[in-house]
Amino acid sequence: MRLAELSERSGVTTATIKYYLREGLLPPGERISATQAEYGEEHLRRLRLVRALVQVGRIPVATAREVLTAIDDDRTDQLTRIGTAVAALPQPAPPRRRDETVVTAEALAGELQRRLGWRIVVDNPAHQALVTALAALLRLGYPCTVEQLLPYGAAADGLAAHEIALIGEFASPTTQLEAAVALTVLYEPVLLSLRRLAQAEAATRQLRGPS
Amino acid sequence: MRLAELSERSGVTTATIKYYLREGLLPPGERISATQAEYGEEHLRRLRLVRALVQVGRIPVATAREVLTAIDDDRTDQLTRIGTAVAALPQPAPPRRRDETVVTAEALAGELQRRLGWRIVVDNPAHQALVTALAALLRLGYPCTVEQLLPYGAAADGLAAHEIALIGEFASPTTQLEAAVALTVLYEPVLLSLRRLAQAEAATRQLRGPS
DNA sequence: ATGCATTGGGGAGTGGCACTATCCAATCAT
DNA sequence: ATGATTGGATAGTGCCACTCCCCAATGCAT
Repeated sequence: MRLAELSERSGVTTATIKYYLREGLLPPGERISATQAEYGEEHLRRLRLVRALVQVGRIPVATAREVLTAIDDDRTDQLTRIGTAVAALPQPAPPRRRDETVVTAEALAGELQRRLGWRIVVDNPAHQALVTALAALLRLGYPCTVEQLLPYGAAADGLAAHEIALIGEFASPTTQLEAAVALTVLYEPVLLSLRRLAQAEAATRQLRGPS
Repeated sequence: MRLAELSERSGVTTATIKYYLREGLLPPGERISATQAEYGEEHLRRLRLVRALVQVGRIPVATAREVLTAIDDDRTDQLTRIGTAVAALPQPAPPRRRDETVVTAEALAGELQRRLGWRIVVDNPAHQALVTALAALLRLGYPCTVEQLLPYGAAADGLAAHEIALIGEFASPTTQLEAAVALTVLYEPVLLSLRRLAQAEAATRQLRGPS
C-alpha cells in the first residue's frame, strides 16, 4: 500500500507518518521507484504501536524510537531486548537535591522489596522512579511506611505475574516483544483509571454511610 | 519569610515562584510594604504540593491551577470539592474517531464495572480515560476481555478502599482535601514503578525456570 | 506524447508549554 | 548616602510534536 492508504487505514495524517519515517520510528517502505514506496501490514501494525505509545502512553518520540530500536535489535536475546525496551520507557526524573527524604525513601524502597521477596535491583530505572515518588510523598509530610506500601507491592506482584504469563502465550518472539511493551504501557492508563473509579466508588460509599 | 527564603527552603528558584504567583498557583504573600511581601508556612506547604503535582505528577500548570482552585473553593462542601479537584486531574484525551473499537471498549468498561459492583458513572472523566485505553488495546489486536480486566479492577478496588480510609484519618477538612489530591497523584508513580519492578521480578523468575 | 495530479522527501515554520533572563523602581541595611 | 535586595512585569528561551510548503520524479488519463 502507498503512504496515502497507510494514512487512511491508520487514521494518521501523511505529514505525521513522514515525520515518523524521518525520526526512525517507522522503517522505510520498499522503494518501488524513485517516487513511490510500498508499505505492508507490518508497517500498519508498527504505526499503530507507535501511536499507542505516543498518544496513550504519552511517551516522547525520541524515547519511543529507543524502545522500538531495542525491540528490533536482533543481536541480543529476547529477554535482554525486553529489558532494554522497558527500561527505555520514560520514568520520573530523579530529584536534583539529595536531601534526607531521598535517603529515607531509598531505605523504604529497599525494605519494601525485601519484604516482598524481590531481588533488589538498584540499577533498574523503576527503582529510581520509586525512590523519587516516595521522596516527594515524604517531603510533603505524608505518612509513608512499609506497612502502607505493602498493599501496593502485593497488588503489583499479582498483576505482574498475570501479565508475564499472558505475554508468554504469544506465539512468536516478535509478537512477544511487542506485547511486552504494549501491555506494559497500555495497561498503565487502564490501571490508573480503574483506581480513580474505585476511589469515587469508595468515597460515595463512605459518604452514604454504612447503610 | 521573604521570597528568597521561601525559595531556599523549597528548593524552587525565585523566578519560578514568581511564575507560580503570576499563574495563580500560589496565593500572594502578605504585603509588608510596596516592595516586600511576607510568606508563611502555608505558602511553603502549598508550593511543595504544586511542585509535587507538576514535577512528579507531570500535571500541566494550567490544570494544577484548576485543581487547587477547586480545593480552595469554600462555597461548596468537601466531597464536591474533592470530586472536582480529582476530576480536573489530567486524563488521556478521548479518541477523535469513534470506530468499532470504541464501542466495544465502552461495552467492556460497562460490563467490568457491573461485575465489580460499581455504580456506572459515564460522566466521570476516568471512565472516558478507561474507554480510550481499552480502545487502544483493542485496536492493536490484543485480547482484552472482562476476565482479563477483573484482576485490575479488584486490585484497584482494594487500593482505593485503603486510600479513602487513610484520607479519612486526616484531622482538618483542608488537610483531607490536600491529602486526597496528593495521594491520588503521588501514589500513581509508586504503583507504576512497583508494577515495573514486579514485572522484572516475574520475568527473571520465569527465565530461571521453576527451579 | 502530453499535461495534470500525486507521491515521497526535506527543510522550515507553528503553537504550546514551563520556565528564565532582564529590567525597573521602591525600599532596606549599614 | 549608597549599594544591595526585593517584588513585579515583560519579553525571550528551549524543547517538542507536529504541520506547511515546495520540489522533482513519476503515474495516469486522454
